[in-house]
Amino acid sequence: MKLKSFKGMNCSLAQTLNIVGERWSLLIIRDISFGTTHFDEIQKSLGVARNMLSTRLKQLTEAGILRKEADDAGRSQYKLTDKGWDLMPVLLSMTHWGDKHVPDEAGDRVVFVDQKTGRPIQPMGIHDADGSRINYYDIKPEFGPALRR
Amino acid sequence: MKLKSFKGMNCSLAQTLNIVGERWSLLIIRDISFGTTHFDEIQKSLGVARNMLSTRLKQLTEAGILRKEADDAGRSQYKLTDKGWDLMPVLLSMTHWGDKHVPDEAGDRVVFVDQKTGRPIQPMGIHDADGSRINYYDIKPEFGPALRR
DNA sequence: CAGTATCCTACGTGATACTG
DNA sequence: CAGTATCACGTAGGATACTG
Repeated sequence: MKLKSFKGMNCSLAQTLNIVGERWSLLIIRDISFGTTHFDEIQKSLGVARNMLSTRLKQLTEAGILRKEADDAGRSQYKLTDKGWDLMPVLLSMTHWGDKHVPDEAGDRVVFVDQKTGRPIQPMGIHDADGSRINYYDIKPEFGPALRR
Repeated sequence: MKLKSFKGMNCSLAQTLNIVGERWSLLIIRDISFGTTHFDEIQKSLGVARNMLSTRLKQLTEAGILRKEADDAGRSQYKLTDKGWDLMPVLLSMTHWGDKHVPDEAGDRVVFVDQKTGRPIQPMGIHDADGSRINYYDIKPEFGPALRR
């Protein structure tokens, strides 16, 4: 009676959830994207159990999202691969949603800014082929070849 | 030895995960956004256990993401609230990531298109305050008031 | 059709001690 | 510091039957 894997679901969302859908995965990825790259650092930062962290790091490395390497001092550290950095839109979308819908009375928590200008980036949103921002009710799903049989 | 809640974490990402981080939640939300709004429809579509679906629907409704109402025939159905629709960027980001990194040999699965033009939307990405697309290495996090103490 | 009600299991998670 | 090794636990998740 194993957990049902989403692998057979032929749905990109399910595939993604299958890889980064565990409770801690995205938080670990966020920490590493912030430069918290050592085991103990991450462990303290998140308060996650050591064995869980170990398991997740291994799994994410196998999935090609993280890369394990030695830092200048010879200590192990984890870095995001390009595949891992590609998750930034996911992290940012969730962060923006939390900012808006589960705010802190004290104000913003983390703001992502453009390094050049220092101005905050736009909240994550949908853009049409020309780059104009559009609304969720302006789009519709269409089934591609993989779903037409 | 309960599961550690992310509530105290003062992190928007954790807050979001606390609400939609369960394995099935985002898949249920996607189904409903596609117009699969009845209990049995969702259940068959996802193959999720009925009691799990029941629990999740209740939880998401309480969280203000879903709204339960009767359709024209008097049957119960679930709809996304505005708060729920605000999760579209999350769903789309994950879907696009899956498209790219866990592709199907048969080609695309679901493509989201602009209703007006029929052209696919842009893959979800980061945009600066002017609306220009920028890269993940062009941004940096800054700590807001809620984290400065 | 839209759930509830049971019963069951294994996985995700946690605490802590230990090792090179 | 970077894990591994145990041991324990609860809950998410699953199968199925039942009800209005």
